[in-house]
Parts: sequence; structure tokens; C-alpha cells
Amino acid sequence: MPRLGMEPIRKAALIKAAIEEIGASSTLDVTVSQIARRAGVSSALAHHYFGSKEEILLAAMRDVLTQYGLEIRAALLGLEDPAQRLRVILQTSFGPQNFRREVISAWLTFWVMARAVPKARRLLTIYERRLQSNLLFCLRPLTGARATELADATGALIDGVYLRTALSGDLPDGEAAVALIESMIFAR
Amino acid sequence: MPRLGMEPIRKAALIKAAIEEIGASSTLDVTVSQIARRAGVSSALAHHYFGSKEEILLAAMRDVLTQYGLEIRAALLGLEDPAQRLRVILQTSFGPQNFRREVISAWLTFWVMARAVPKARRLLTIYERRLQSNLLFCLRPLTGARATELADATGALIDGVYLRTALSGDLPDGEAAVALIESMIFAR
DNA sequence: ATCTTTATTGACTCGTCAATCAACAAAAAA
DNA sequence: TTTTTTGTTGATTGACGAGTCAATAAAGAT
Repeated sequence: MPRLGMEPIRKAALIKAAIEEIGASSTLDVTVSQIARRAGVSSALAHHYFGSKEEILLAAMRDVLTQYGLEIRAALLGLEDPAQRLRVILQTSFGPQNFRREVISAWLTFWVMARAVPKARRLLTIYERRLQSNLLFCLRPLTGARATELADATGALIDGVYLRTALSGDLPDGEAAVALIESMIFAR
Repeated sequence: MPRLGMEPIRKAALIKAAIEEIGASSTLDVTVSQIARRAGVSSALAHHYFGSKEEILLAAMRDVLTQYGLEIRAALLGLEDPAQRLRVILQTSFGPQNFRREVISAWLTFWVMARAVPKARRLLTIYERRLQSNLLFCLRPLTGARATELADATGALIDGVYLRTALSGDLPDGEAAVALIESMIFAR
């Protein structure tokens, strides 16, 4: 049955399957076989295209990050007002595309992975820097000197909300998350 | 060499070793043998006293949580002023006893574990509830109606700071963490 | 029509690790 | 002194899982 040009199709399917499998499994130790089965191929094929389990997970990570980056760039396009931009950043971060059970679980996996795998750490660092820079850009006009600290704290708060959602059984509520964070930034 | 009354000594040593090993290992998958070796005993003995790896980790978790609970209870004793109590909660959470590399790594392990192991989840839930209740008690007089939301957010922020510290290579700075969180709570 | 490239998998290797067991040592109880 | 209880380990079992490989098949190239 081998049609040609399968590689990108299989890779995409495997990445999707990896994220789904991470979301479905309660443990973080998903196996290549599970991922492959979900993608409808053999585990040997997964190794054939990605070389290793680590690379599959990294590819999944890149996919999540890229998706998020594209979405936020598009949403931010043309917006000038800092408060509006901030809201957009939060709404994207907790929007239906990113604040889904599978993706949230994937984040937990990535965090753990980043401790041991330099490539993963690097990806995460890039993402964190970009977020920090985006936040700073919004917060500087709004909060002046405290902006740096606030941007740091906001980043940590976002991670914290993701983490808690990953642990709690109930389904993610993006709107509540955004409200929570905004209420903390704009205290009183 | 068998002196009697070894059980509590061995258990304590194994718990200590487990936490240290989690802190020392970059991956979260520490093995029973590693823990046992660090405690100076065979892996068979670890199984003998704890029954399973899971129980070792749970015992370590209980230890961390108990330690934290005792410390915070002692620090809070007699303090009435809400702002002061809040500061004490934060200073304990990020104090030298709890905000150490090993303990922070242990938290990451516990979070991951709590997704799969009901006993771990239950422990974590108890801890979260207690923290939430403590925070609420301080924040109600300070912030009125927004207290509930703020307590939630503060909990998430604490977790987020722990998480980020677990990922970043550099050594934990408790004072900075407290300052960050207080500055966010008492925004102006 | 043959050769090469791409797609695909079942079977296998190899390592790791949790858990068990049989055995040994010494203290305490009988 | 024998027996039981407590402490302890080396060796083993059994499972699982990442990664490899040889083999098969079809598409395209020569």
C-alpha cells in the first residue's frame, strides 16, 4: 500500500497522537507503542521517522509551542493599547486552542523533560523569554518601574494555573483563569 | 550486625535518601536501588520496610508535608495581625527548610505522582486546602470580597514559583520569591 | 524489465528495574 | 539451649519497553 510522500503525514499523525496520548494517560510515561498505535502505525515506523522517543516528544513540544506562537502573533497584530495586548496574551494562553486537557498535560511532560533534556530546556527557555518580553512590553506603560517584577510574577502565575489545572481532575476553565490573573495584576 | 529497633532508623534514612536522590537526579525516575544505596542499605531492605517504591515516595511526600505543616503552625502561633500572618506563611513556604533544591524537586515528583496515584492526590489536596484556608484567613481582612479569588491566585503563584525554580538551574532565592509574591498581592 | 528508493512491520535484542526469595546472622524469648 | 523474632542481602524472576533488523511490497527511475 505504500504511497509516496507519507513522511510528513505520518509525522504529523504521530505528533498529534503523542499529545493525545499524554493527555489520555494518567502517568507521564507514555510508550512509543501507545503513541504509534494511536496514530495507526507500528512502533517501528515511529522510530523510523523520528529516531527516538525523545525526538517524538520534542517534536510534539515544538508543535505546541509553534501553534501557540502563531496564534498569539496573529492576535496581537496591530493592537497598540497595552491593556488590550495584555488581555489578548492571557486570552490566547488560556484560549480553547491551548488551554485543553491534552495540551496542559503535555506542558507537564515538557517541564519534567526540560530538567533532563537540554534540547527541551532550550525550547522552554525560548518560549519563556518571548512571553516575558511580551508581558513586559504591555506592563511597562501600565505599571512603570514594577513592570519587570510583575512580568516575572505573571509568568509564574500562568505556569501555576496550568500546573494546578493539570492536577485537578475537572475540565479547564480558561475564562476563570484569565479573570483570576487579571484581578491579581490589576489589584484593588 | 543486626541491632534491634532498626526499623524507624532505616525508614527515616530511606526517606531522607529518597528526597536527596530526587534532588540530585535530573530525571524524576529515581530507582529504589539508587535510594537504597544512598541510604546505605540494599534495595531488598527498602522493599522489606516499605513494601513498594510507591510507598517510599509517599512516605517522602508525607515527610515534606508534615515538616512544612509543623513549621508553619509554629511560626503562626499567636500571631493575630493578618498582614503579618501572610508574610509568615510566605516566608515559611520559601524559607530555607522548604525552599531547597531537593524539596523543590520532590514537589515536582509529587505533582506528577498525584496525577496517577490516588493516595498522593489526596495528600496534595489536603495540603492545598490547608494553604488555601490559611491564605483566606489572612486575606479576608485585607482585601474583603476579593479574598477568595486572591487566595486561589496566590496558591497558584506559589506553585508557579516552585515550578520555575525546579526548572531553572540556579539556586533558589527565597527572599526574592517572597518579595515577588507580596508585590503582586499588594499591587498599587 | 531491472534497479533503487520509500513505506512498513513482526520479530527480536538488550537493558533496566520492581519485586521476591532463600539464606544467613544475631538478639531475645522460651 | 533451642526457638523465635528481627535485620539484612545477593541472586533471581518477570515484565516491560526502547531501539534494531531483516524482510516485504509497491512506486518511480533507468
